[in-house]
Amino acid sequence: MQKTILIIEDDTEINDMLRILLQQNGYQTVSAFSGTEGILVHSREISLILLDLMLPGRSGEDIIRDLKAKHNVPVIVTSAIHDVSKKVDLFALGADDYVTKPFHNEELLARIAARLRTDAAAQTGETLTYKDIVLNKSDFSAECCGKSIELSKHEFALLELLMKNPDRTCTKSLIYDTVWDCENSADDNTLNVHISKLRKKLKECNPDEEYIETVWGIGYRLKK
Amino acid sequence: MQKTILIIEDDTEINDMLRILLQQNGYQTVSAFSGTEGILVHSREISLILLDLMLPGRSGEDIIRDLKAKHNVPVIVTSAIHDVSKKVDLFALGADDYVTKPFHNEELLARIAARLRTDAAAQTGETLTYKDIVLNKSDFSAECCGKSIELSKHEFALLELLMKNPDRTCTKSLIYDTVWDCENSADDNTLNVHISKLRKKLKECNPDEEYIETVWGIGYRLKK
DNA sequence: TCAAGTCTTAAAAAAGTCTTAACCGGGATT
DNA sequence: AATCCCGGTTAAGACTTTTTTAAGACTTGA
Repeated sequence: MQKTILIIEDDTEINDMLRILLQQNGYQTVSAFSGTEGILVHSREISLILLDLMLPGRSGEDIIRDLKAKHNVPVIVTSAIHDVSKKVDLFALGADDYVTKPFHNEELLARIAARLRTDAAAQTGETLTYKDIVLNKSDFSAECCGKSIELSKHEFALLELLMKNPDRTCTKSLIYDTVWDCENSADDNTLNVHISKLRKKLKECNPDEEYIETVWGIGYRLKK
Repeated sequence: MQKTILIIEDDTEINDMLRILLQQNGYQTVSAFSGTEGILVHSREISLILLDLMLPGRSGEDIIRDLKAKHNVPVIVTSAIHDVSKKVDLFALGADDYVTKPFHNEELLARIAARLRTDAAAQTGETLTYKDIVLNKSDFSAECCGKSIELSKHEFALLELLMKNPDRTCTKSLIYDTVWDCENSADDNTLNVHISKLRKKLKECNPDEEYIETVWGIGYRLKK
């Protein structure tokens, strides 16, 4: 689900910059340019507020107090003020983070993500995707073409290994090592069988696509 | 209730300084001086972790990954490194805040308080709901379809854990860790039995609904 | 083209995991 | 002391996964 961030910032340029930055990174945004506007916005649909301190109309402190009194939306304050006692005051009022200007975009994004990280799977890269397959490591589920597919533990580990290494061939010994946690006797057919089952399940889901490629005498890899 | 903060910091002087600072400000503390020690501490009673990056033994990154994989305890990283990409990496791994050394004590305290506040807010959400089940953490009562159900301590903790993580599979080891506070012996059937009892009670209340799903070889999760 | 080696797949066999009921013991309650 | 409740253990049976087997197909290289 897309998260919406409310930007409260009177400087048009910075507001624009932030809006574009956030939108490029998959957030929806709502812009406000003064404190009074800001407080009007119904924070029910807002996941996070980015609040500039230097506002005409109302002080940032006032706004924080109000926001926090009514709703529990996370607030990240941005400000050019380095003064420690100012920061401390704002934290005491309920600010959740404080980023001093000028800031690096990446750091701001990271701090935003850290605050929003409730739905861990979506944000922290706990999902792997390849073509139309989505692996979700947090709940051991897998999807293909939107349909969910049931994978056993080994099948999941096998597909995960392949998807973690989309550009290389996974040798049989690497696979045994990773999935089975041991070297394997030479004439073991186990891996072949598991690959076969995995292919079958994927094919049931999407008959038109070939996902796993055999590398003769070596191992397997994902098809480009 | 007094909160306990785990300080992971190899420099004895800084560790001492932090310990005294935190104790003076009403926190209990536990000190660890290396990564390996740090990870041993049972984070059940720990409200927050202050993690220094430069540790002998294990890298801070490793520790964060481990901690966040198992428990959802907030982690504030302290480090002399100003590098933005480093910060970004750590946030991505699950760090909740990042304070560069040297820092002002007041700011550190403010950030700790901010973290604990949001955590407390999330916890004192008091009730958890899932489908027609309502768990009331303040008095350990549970309801299903309006009817109240009697749960034992472990059953409650079990259901609470599942309901806190509605989108992920709780692995058996996570469950033993959280509900029983220990790693389990390999061939222990205890969890299975408790799940069975819990299902039975829920079924008595609402025969038409399946709540808990088995993830073969992994653990359990709530049905979507 | 042929032979040797490798891979695929279905199906049978084996191993492992889960569910449930029943039982047992200890601590709390009566 | 008798009873109840909780937590844990055991055990049987059901169910799922994994491995083995085996037959046939494919690839490779001489």
